[in-house]
Amino acid sequence: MSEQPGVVLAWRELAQRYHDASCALERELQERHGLGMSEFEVIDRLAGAAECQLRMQELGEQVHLSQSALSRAVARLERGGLVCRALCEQDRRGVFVTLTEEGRRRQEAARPTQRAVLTQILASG
Amino acid sequence: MSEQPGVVLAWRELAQRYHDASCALERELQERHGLGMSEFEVIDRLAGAAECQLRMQELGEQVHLSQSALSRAVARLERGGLVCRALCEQDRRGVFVTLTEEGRRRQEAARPTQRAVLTQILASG
DNA sequence: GTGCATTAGATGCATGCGCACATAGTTTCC
DNA sequence: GGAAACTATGTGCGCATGCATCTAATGCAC
Repeated sequence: MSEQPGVVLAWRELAQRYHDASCALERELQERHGLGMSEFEVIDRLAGAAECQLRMQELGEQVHLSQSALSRAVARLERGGLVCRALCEQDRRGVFVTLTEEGRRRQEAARPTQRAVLTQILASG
Repeated sequence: MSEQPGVVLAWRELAQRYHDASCALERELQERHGLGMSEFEVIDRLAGAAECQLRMQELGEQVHLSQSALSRAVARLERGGLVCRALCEQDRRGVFVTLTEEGRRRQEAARPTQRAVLTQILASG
């Protein structure tokens, strides 16, 4: 039963805060807007991009998802009509993901929820 | 394309740090010791407990896992011979989880890896 | 004691994830 | 210009997770 060094305590606190916040976010976004955390993060990043459009790869750099998880998250959003995919004509391997009108609405509707949850959880640390 | 308020930026940084650390931990613990992060966390908490023994419920309060995920993590560890389960005689609904000798060895072997990874990742933030 | 609410833990199920691999398009080098 | 290496993305698969639910044991009321 030795003393835990500072780095382990810091890690435990980091993990605690992350879990508190991500669980609260997941729950609230799901209940009030029918969005998972990953899905919201994708449309939130798109909403912050020029013309609400990004390449898959650029999205992948911003979002904490593996390439395959991102591919499926975008597929779910596309099925739901929140984004659409378009081939990139310059590099035909590439895919542009664009927020639809509906996607933009949903993102704007969900954003206050995200901020409220984060403010409440992260402030109480 | 509005400015992100501080709380969102704080959240993104928190998530980034958590992901960096948890991915590195997961990878190193798996490669060098055949342990998942959840599994290591369970045996690490047990190693820090009196007589290396805790009730499932106490374990659940310390570990960031749902009750069902914990139940399965302990089941995996039991199959691997790192912990054993024992009925609690006072309250026969309860289950004591105890670290075995082998479990203790594995935890002690993996602890330096955990600390090294955390030191490296958390320091570089 | 008998019945009912509560608690501890396990399990069926659906889902999202990462890994490895497949596919298609592009660049490089000769 | 053709083969080989590289890049961007999608997909099969196995696994861990959370939710809801199940079972067993305890406690409480009467």
